[in-house]
Amino acid sequence: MRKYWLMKSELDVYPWEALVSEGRTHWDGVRNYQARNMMRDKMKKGDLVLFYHSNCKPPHIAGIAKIVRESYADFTSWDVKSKYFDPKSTPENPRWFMVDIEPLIKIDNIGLPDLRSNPLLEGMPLLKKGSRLSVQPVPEEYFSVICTISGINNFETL
DNA sequence: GCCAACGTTGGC
DNA sequence: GCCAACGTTGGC
Repeated sequence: MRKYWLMKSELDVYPWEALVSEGRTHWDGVRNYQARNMMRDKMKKGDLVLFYHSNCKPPHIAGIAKIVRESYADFTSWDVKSKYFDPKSTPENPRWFMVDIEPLIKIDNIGLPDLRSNPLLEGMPLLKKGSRLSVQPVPEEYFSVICTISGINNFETL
């Protein structure tokens, strides 16, 4: 069964447009164990991802991406020059993992206020108080609602 | 294994 | 820039 996710990216660090122009990217830099575990253990090829822009006004969903490679070691974690360097992670014993994604479709930006004001999205993890995870699951019912808002009527075929 | 201090995220 | 809500660290 295909699953659905939401991944946050700061608008001025790595926007949707960068993903589109590169055609594919590896999702490096996740340094939270909960987020890591979901990427490492749960994300499967073909799963769909809501690409979310954080740290902007308003924060918003900008597109839908697809998982094209399952979990492998995040090599930035043992790169001393990387800002994601973690001395406890080595190639022999990696602590952090990443996946590859490809852009699928741009969706018309859906702002956080729009998400909050939609009663159909009540209970969505992103909207819960104190939700900070940069990688989080999106139950299918919510994914479906967001597709409908975006004019995508048959998201099953994406 | 507890918990205080500290650091980070991210909306506002 | 503020600060709530976390998560992590490290002394004990």
